[in-house]
Amino acid sequence: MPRSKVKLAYISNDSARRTTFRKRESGLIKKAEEITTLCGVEACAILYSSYSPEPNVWPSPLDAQRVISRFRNMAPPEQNKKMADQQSFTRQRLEKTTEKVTKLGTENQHNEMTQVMYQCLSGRLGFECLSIGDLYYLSGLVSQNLRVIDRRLEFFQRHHSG
Amino acid sequence: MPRSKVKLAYISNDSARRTTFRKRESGLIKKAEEITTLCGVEACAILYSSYSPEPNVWPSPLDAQRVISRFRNMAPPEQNKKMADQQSFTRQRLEKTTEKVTKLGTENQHNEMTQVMYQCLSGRLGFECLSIGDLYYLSGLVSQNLRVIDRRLEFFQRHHSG
DNA sequence: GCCACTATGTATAATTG
DNA sequence: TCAATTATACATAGTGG
Repeated sequence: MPRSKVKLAYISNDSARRTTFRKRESGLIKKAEEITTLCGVEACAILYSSYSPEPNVWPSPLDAQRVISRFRNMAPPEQNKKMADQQSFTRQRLEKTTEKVTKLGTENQHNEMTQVMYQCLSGRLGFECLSIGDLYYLSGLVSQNLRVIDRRLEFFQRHHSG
Repeated sequence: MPRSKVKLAYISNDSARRTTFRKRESGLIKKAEEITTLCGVEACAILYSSYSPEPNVWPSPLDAQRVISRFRNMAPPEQNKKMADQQSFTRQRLEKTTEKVTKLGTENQHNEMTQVMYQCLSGRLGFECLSIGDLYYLSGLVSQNLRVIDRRLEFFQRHHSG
C-alpha cells in the first residue's frame, strides 16, 4: 500500500503477483507469530500458492497437525489411546444402540435417511429438523461410513510407508 | 505498535490481552483475505482463544477442511522436505501444473466432493475410487457432521431422560 | 528473478467517552 | 466492558541495482 494504494483485486501480472505474495506471506506469518506470543493463543495458518507445490504451513507441519486435530476433534495417532473421556464413552454407548436400529431398518428407510443425511451434510437442511430416532440412525450411518473411510485411509498409509 | 512500541511478549494484564487479541485477530483475518484475493491463493487460518470455546476458523470450517485435507494429503516425509533443485526445469514444470490444479480446484472442488460423497454414502460408488486426499477430506466432512449429530443427541438425552 | 531502499498506506496501543 | 479517536509503529508497492 505504500507509494500507491492498490486495488483489492487479483493481480493479473504474473511477476507482480508473485512478488506481492512473497512479501505478504512473510507479513502474515509474522502477524500470526505476534498474536500467539502476545495473547498466548494457539493458531495455525496454511498458505497454498502456485509457486510451490508444498504449502507454507505455520508454525510447523507438526504443530499445525496438532491444532488441526483439535479443530477436527480427532486426536493424532499417538494421543488416540488417551481418549477415554466422556465423549468417547457416550459414543460407544451410542454405537451399540445404533447397531440395533441399523439392523432393523429396511432398505427404504436406509435410502430415505441417506437422502436426509445428504441434505444435512450439504447444508441444505439443519440437523434441528431431525427427531431423536432419526439422529440415532443418522449417527450410525455416518459413523459406519467413517469407519470404512478410516480403514481405507489406514490401508493407504500402510501401503505408503511399507 | 502505535503510541508506544510494545514488547513482543505475553501480555499479563487480562483485559489488555483480550483487547489486543480482538484487534489483532480481525487484522490477521483481513490480511489473509487480502492475500487470497490479490494473489489468488488458497489459505486458511485457525485461531484458538480462551475467549471463545470454538476456534475462529477462516474462511469457514468447511473451506478450512478442504485446505487442511490437501495439506494432510501429503505423506509426512514430503511435508518438511524442501525442493533441492530450486532452479531446475523440473520445478518450473511442477509450478505450472500446480497453478492449474489450484485454479481449477478452488471453485469446483467442494461441490464435486459433496457429489462424490453422496454417491459413495448412498452406495452407488465404491470408496475405492477416491484418492487419499479425497478420503481425508471426506473423513473430515463426515466426522464434523458426526460431532454435530452427537452434540444434538446429547442435548436430547439430557432433556428427555434427565 | 532477488535484494535493499524508502515513501506511503495500514494496523493498532493508548486514550477518551 | 465496548467504540471511536488518534498518534505512532509497522507493512509494503514501487523503484533501482
